[in-house]
Amino acid sequence: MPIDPREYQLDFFKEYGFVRKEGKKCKGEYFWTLNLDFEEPQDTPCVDYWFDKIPASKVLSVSDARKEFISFFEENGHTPVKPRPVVARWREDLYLTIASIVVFQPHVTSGLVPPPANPLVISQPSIRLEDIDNVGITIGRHLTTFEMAAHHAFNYPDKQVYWKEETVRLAFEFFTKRIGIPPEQIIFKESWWEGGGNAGPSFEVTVGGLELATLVFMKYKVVNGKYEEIPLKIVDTGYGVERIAWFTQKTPTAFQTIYGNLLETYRKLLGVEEPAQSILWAAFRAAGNLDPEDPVSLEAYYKRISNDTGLDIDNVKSILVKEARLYSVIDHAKTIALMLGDGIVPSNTGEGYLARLVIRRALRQLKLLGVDVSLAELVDMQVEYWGRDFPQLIENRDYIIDATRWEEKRFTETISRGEQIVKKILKTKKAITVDDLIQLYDSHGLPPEIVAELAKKRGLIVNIPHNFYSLVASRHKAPSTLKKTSEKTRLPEEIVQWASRFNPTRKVYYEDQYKRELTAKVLGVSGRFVVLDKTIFYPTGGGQLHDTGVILYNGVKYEVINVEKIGDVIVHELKEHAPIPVGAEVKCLIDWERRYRLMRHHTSTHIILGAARRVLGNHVWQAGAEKTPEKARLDITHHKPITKEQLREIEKLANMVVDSRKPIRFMELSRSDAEERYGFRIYQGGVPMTPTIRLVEIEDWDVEACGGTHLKNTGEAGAIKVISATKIQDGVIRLEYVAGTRVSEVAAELEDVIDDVSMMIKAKSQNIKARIQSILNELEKKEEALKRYREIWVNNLMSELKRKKFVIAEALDKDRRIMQEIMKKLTMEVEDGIVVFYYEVDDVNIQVEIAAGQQVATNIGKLVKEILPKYNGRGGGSKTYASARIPKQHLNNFLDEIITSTMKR
RNA sequence: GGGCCGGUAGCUCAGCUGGAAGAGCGCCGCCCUCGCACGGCGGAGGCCCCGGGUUCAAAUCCCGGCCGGUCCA
Repeated sequence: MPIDPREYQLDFFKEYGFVRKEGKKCKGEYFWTLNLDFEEPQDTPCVDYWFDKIPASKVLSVSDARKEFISFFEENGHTPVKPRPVVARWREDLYLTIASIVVFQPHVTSGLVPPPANPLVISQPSIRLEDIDNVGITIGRHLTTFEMAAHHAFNYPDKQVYWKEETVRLAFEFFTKRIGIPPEQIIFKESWWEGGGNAGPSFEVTVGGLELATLVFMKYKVVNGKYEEIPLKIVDTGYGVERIAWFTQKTPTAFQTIYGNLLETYRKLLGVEEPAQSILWAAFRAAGNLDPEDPVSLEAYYKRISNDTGLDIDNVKSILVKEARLYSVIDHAKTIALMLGDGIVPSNTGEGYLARLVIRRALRQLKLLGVDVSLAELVDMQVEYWGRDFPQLIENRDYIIDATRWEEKRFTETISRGEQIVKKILKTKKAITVDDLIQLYDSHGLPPEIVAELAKKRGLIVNIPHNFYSLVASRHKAPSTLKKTSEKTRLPEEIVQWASRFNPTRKVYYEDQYKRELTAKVLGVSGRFVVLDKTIFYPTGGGQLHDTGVILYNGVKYEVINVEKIGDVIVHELKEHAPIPVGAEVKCLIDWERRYRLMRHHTSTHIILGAARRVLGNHVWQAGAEKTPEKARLDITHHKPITKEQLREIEKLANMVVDSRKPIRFMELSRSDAEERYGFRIYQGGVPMTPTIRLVEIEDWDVEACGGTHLKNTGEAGAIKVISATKIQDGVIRLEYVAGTRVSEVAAELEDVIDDVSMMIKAKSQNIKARIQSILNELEKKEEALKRYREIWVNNLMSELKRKKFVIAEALDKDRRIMQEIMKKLTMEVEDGIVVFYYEVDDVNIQVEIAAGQQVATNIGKLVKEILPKYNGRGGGSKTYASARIPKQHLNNFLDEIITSTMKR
């Protein structure tokens, strides 16, 4: 889009005397400044970092910087809003919270839901993993986790809050008055922002080479590459809290600012010696120009530091590589703490995989530093360090440590498995190729640097191509667009079209969840599909199956076999075409037994989830659920296998909740109220895109946004029995359970199995264990006996073989394996003997197995191959062993020929 | 969800261009020793993940499934 320069001309700039300039080196970059001497927009790589020379009025920690920001905007009419988790559970198209605006997408930004306050201020911990490989080497330009502080204003057509003028003024005042940056050092660089389908002009606020904030004015929607103005215009700002702190502290790297003493603790533990300040400052100066993915740029970076410090380049490299490893470990450790603290379970899919990725990168760095330090311990220090800022870390400390330790264990196993494979490769080959490296990483999770280490121990140098990870990527297909599971209707397209024309159906199944009969008016009929003005039939949704029943018209029963929801319209699918006129009154009856079982199973699911969370931890989330009349299942996130004891404990707690007869309440709350009161925990089954949310609360136990039908009281569940727990995927465990009368049925089924077994083994059910043991003992005895008989048979064959040098016998056993073993035994002893076993395979053919001792001169396989055509058979073999299949009538002649031609010698 | 790798003795694995199931560790017995460790000799232990197919013949090749690992989004 050609940007209209007028977008950036503000009264504010005129008022203060800002002038617009174009970069001299950085052509096409326009910026606003009070300083006529500036030739560039004061942004890397247009200029080096030099913000260490620019004063600030105070020295701030990360925590202080956040507080300054929030209090400044609060004083300027903004309402502080609590940050959200770093895992974006309310988004279907994102795993992690990558910016503050993510918090309000898509429900607020689409205009569906009002913001929690307007204008508002927030400091949102965010995680971005795109540049994970650059963390450390750029001394703080790249971080996997950072806090994005922001003030947002949402401008509706009928309610304008503020737009560009006020935004830029607020930013300017914050930086000058609150942080004390001299006004003439502040640059507003013109820019354009696009993301998540939206776009708009923006200003980057840069000072001394450092970008401190971006002020975005979201006013377009991108549709098929075209920009359409949107009615809701949003001020979307982003201030780097860590960068503001870094700016005020003037440390050579951001890591000293962010982590303070913790960095020194890590340094000692990881055995990374502190480099001379001069090296770090030289790096500071050069870092803005560095593109770590470009080997030329990287080389130039080290060269420049080498020139500036007078140290030789190899020395510089080895110091800074170690230093970068230290920084990336400390950065990753914080990210791990935050991810796990917000309940991500490491796994091989989704956000779980991202957590594992960060953990593995950290472990890899530790391994390359050659230190034996527990990552869990390092992560625990982050919990301690950041616990005041992020209380969820303290609250979930046990899980954070345990999950990290578990991943550590798995990585160690992966490495030692990999070690075996490397050994194996080196046994047959003298070198490890790039293909090997890719294979080792892609299939076995073995990072190339670690392979190089292992090879080095065996005196082998392995070259890792600098584009290694893009080579790996090229082995994978283009990424498909991320989409978390969404509910789909299974009705034909024309019915969906038809149904969406009706007014919303009144949902009587919510008004009275126990109502079994209803008289309703027919609004429309299309083939077997019926829409009513109101209904008691629950449509499939929220993991709960639809109701069945009948619709009565004129004394005729029409069976309802399926119920679906199209928007707010409920469609009833009948078994057969029904000649019901529009406007007719019909009577609805639901299959109550089915419905009641579904309700019991649904409520039990909420009870079980609450129990699992109490037994296992807060990281337990619903990863899927299904309720049928027969049973319910709930997939929960958990990092390791559930023990039998834990399972029993979950069941016990669940039944305690049943016995304590807890009331179940329903509430229709606004989204903001619901989130404020109960947190994001309510979104277990997904996030409804509605301004208000229906909550189901089991008193003091569980609250969830849920559209299902539930019991009035947990006591009605009767009893809950967990019937299985299986790992369905890394990090996800499937629990299956039954409630109420189904418990008795399941018990009866188990009883039937036991009864059947008792019958079969002729024992009373209480004796089956002892009886099975005795059967097993008996079987063992029989096997021994059989073995002895077989020995006798073999001995007879042996003496015959010794006498005649050949033996022909019908195989006692059709088990090829056993026959071959016997033949082997015989011919090992009588080395010049021939053994032939045969057995029938069908009405026509006979299978012949022939074994010859070592001393038999004839190549048995060849012989068989040669003479077989004569007998119309097929077969072959090796020098001492052959098999063949021939028609029965030829058996004798065939055997005669074998014996005579081998005995000739 | 997709790609790749794997599943063989109690454990770690070899065998995988189809022709008579192996090694090391562990286990049992014997010898050596006052005893233990070491060493020596002997032995037990296998639904080669499951199901189909091809073949005279499958651990091995083909198809399908289950389980585990791993990378990617």
